[in-house]
Amino acid sequence: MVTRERPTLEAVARRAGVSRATVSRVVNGSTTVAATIRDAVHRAVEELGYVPNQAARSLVTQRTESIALILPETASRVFSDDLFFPAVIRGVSIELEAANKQLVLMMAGSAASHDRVERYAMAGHVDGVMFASMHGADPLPGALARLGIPVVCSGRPMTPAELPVPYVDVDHFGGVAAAVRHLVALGRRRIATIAGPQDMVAGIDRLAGYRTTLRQAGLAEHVTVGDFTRESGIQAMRRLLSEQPELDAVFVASDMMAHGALQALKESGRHIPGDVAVIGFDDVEISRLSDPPLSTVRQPIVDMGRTMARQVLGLVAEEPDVPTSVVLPTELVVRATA
Amino acid sequence: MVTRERPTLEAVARRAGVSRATVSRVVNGSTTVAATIRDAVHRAVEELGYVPNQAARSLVTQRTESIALILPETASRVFSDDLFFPAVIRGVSIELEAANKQLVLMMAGSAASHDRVERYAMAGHVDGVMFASMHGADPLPGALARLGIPVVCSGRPMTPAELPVPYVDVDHFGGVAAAVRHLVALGRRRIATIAGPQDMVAGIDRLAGYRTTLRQAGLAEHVTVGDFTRESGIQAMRRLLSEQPELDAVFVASDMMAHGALQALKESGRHIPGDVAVIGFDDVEISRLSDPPLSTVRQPIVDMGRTMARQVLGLVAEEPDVPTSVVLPTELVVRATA
DNA sequence: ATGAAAGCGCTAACAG
DNA sequence: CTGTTAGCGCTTTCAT
Repeated sequence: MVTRERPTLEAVARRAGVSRATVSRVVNGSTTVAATIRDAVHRAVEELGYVPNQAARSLVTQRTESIALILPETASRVFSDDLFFPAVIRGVSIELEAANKQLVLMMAGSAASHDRVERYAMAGHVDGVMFASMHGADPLPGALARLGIPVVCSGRPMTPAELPVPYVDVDHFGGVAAAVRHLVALGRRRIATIAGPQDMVAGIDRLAGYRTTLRQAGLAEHVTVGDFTRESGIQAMRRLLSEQPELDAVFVASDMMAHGALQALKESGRHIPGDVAVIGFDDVEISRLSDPPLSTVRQPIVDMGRTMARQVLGLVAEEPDVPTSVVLPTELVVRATA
Repeated sequence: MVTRERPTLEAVARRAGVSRATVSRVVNGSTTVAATIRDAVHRAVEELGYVPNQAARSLVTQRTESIALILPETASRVFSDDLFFPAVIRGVSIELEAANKQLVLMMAGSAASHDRVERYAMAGHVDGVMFASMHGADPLPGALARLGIPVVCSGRPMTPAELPVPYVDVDHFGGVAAAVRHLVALGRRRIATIAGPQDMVAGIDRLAGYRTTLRQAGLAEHVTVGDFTRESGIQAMRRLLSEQPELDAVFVASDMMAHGALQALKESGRHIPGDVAVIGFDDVEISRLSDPPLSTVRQPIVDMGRTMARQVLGLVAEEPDVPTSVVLPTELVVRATA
């Protein structure tokens, strides 16, 4: 592969018979250039097939025109049949596209990749960074923010708020409360839950919502924990079933897990929702395709992505009044399982 | 957001009491540096929180250590419930991760984003480029190759082979032939097809496979065309049903379309596979989850991604014997629909 | 083994 | 309106 010499500004300038500065002005669309010269430059650019070298440009402008979305997960997890990530990415893409910024997607599921991503962001490869699906108290967002890089998280960060990072999240608590109250109103009394991973805010907040609401209703809680995957939902449901065979409802902290739970319930011969009512959380496609269609708590995932993107873009552009954090509403969607 | 000054090599050098050159050597792991000096430099780096500026580095090394995957589709399409793209991305990620390169994912579904992506790649933002899901005779791969940028396509490019771009593809023809022969062996005689988009090699080749095999069997063909989405599968199946109500089998060029076709068939009261046998293509998750589980032609999508990634990495590293193009096998998977 | 110096290709004052 | 000039932060000969 012969790395053919790329023409430089210098070459274009010579060809057009002007200075480098003038070529730079034309290329960057300055209006203060005479039409004839501008045309000459354009012609030279065309003839030479000139494309500006981004490294050189970034070196002086301190801008890269691209924004990173960091997902601290393995690629296999991000691109499984769980449509949570895709929805976030879609939302982000829509906004970045409109702003004409390049999205740089980075998976950081391993320690090695986490380091690489860190260096990448710190090296000034991108103008801003978004995080989604954070686990535990990841120090990276704070570290980047301290470096002066605009950072926004999807999901309230669990870091001690020494340096608060703006975030966008949804009303986990409210959504879960609505779901559990719905089950109670249905007359269910032995309501278990399959909680999400307790190193993630979404997992923690949804479990808190379940506990609080159940306590208010004067009912006993029954908790088991999964990791948001379908497989963990199957396992968790089996566990629940063996520990408390007479349960009559289960709130599952994600639709993927709920899908697994449905399967485990059917295997055990339970009728849904006759014997056991089920409500999930997310409202991703699978919940409509499942059999029967899953009742769930809808969260506006695409909007989370969009909002997050708008926030970083605002920070990058140093707009004065970018909202630091926003919490989007959730909504109970009743289908066939509860 | 105060863009705190980032320490430079210069700063580190001053602090460690050495020259910039020495710091550079240490940072880049040169072995020809005295241990005491090396330690002093490392300490200074640590204390200042120094991170090399990638733009400056790229400017001189002409390397960015990142590789792009370009998908000429909208983000909504890439991140729908069609798991084709995710599988490719997964494969690519695995290899890039192992090679410690950064993956830059770029969607180019609109003319504007296509342009942006082109400039991005041409500007030397990445060391190599992969394409997946190409439509028509996109000039971009050839253009980049001509610039000396290593390029690999997933799917045989439709460009006139003036400058042949290496590619990885699967044996569409063989897979379809197996599927159609299977239908014939089952005794089906009125075998229709829902073909893929005819601006894509996968669409064209699969249709060719259907036509040839049917002709060999002495049967009449019946073709309608979709665009690989579920919705188009529904529409196409309805069309087929109204044009030839007595059809007894249909080969569908993608599982997503087959899933839609299944739905349309059920709506029309057809029994599957009793009245109509169905075979799809891809073997993505949905084909196992559909009701009944779909017979399909399996293509090794993740392997395509991996292979493609290995090819670019080889080209970037200027390894002498990188295979220019490879065709992976496909395999008929018989489940419940045929 | 280390330092000095010369750029990589571009933008942005500043003059003119 | 255009050209001159001075770097941006780094790597890399070439001396020492």
